[in-house]
Amino acid sequence: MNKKVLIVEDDEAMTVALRDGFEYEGYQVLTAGDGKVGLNLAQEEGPDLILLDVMLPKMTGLDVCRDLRGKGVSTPIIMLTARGQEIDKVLGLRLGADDYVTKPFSFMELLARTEAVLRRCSRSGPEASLSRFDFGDITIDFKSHEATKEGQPLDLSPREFQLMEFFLRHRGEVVTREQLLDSVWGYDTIPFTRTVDTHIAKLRKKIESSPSEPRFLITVHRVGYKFLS
Amino acid sequence: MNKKVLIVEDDEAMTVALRDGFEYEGYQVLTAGDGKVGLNLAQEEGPDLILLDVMLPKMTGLDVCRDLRGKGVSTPIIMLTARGQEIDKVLGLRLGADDYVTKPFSFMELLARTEAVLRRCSRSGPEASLSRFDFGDITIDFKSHEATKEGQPLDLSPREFQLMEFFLRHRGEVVTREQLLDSVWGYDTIPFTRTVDTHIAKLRKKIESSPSEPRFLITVHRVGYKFLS
DNA sequence: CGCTGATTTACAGCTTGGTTACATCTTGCA
DNA sequence: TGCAAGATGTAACCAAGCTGTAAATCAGCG
Repeated sequence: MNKKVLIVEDDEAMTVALRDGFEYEGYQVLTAGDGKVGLNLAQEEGPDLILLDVMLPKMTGLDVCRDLRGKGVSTPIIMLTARGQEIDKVLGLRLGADDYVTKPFSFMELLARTEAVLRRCSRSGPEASLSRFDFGDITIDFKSHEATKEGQPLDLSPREFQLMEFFLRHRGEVVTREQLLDSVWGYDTIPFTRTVDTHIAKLRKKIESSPSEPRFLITVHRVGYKFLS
Repeated sequence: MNKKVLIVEDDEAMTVALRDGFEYEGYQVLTAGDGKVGLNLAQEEGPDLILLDVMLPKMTGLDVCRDLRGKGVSTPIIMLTARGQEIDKVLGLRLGADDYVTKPFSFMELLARTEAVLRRCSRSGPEASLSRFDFGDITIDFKSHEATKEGQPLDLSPREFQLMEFFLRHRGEVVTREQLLDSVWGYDTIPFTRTVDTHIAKLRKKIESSPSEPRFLITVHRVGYKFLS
């Protein structure tokens, strides 16, 4: 499977050059033109690597970086800084970047660093990417977006896949509705919504043998839900 | 001030290599050759980071890890596992490790992870979250909101978890009802309420073997309560 | 339009935890 | 030592607020 790279950069020419280069090297490329889009893509697409320009519209690369790390996203990040930009290397690295490259740079240099970073991070860490997961008589494949129960196809909607993925990443621990709205839905703050509960109910109907006495998706009253496998 | 690293590893050659590497990087290094010594050093020396081999004489790394977390020690831990060792990543992480590295690894990789973990943990501040705590025959896991007494499930309500967390953070010291109302309940000022007392009574019924002669949740007449472990 | 999936609404339980009420215990003092 | 006042222990009650869920509404898409 090809590695997925997310490029967050507002300079069109640079973006095109990077995209061409990485695609030529066999990477799958995603791009974002500003910090906010970048932040969302980084969370939704789960790239293997993020190239992050420091100066960006809407939200600087440093902010994006800090935000991602704050949300527990540990995707490796390489920062792109313009020469002379008064960015303290240490600051960037302290915010959670894995490496940085100063413009102008040769593509080969960037590629070398990319591969070094990927190699360094490749031994699956705590947030290893989830491609498939089995529990009970259920199998969920996140790459092909297919699921089965007792060998029979199980129809899960996109949102249900996202929910399951989040729960599986945090299996065993309680997650609040807020966390879910934030991470799965991307809502910053929503005062009151029953959306989460409704989806939990639907998921239970699909994955639990006895939805009213769930074995996997457990309610923790006044706190949230947890997934037990 | 230099960061202090505790290396718990029984392979001499590995220990020496790691010590040299970390000292070269400016860390202060402590070493232990078996699990028991490691456990003691971890508590007495208060290192900033612990590198813990999984296979150790006397006590496995997993046990050391669980023990430390159970005692409320939240020092970041990186586990070192041999390739092919049938250690469930999830198990290790659930026991409280922050990351793990599979042998053989390059020193640069370990260093990168070390710094990543230190970075991640330094953010969470001095009031690092308490994820699990053991006392007597009770285990309380705040992440999963689960508790056991003598291995049997113990049903604690959300408020009871909050109370326990506060007491555990302040174990050994007397806390007043006001402090509790303020911190746990969020009430600014409430003139007179028996709420705290009621909850203490309920907690005692659940965690004390003899609720009328409490061993953990002690009344300090006219002052408040204290938790002893 | 009609379809599918997502979200909101509405309402029927259910759980929790603050209050009350009364029993006990502590403490300070005569 | 005995007593009174105040502090604490504890059981029971029930309102407030959560949660489960079906049904209605909404949004996107070909």
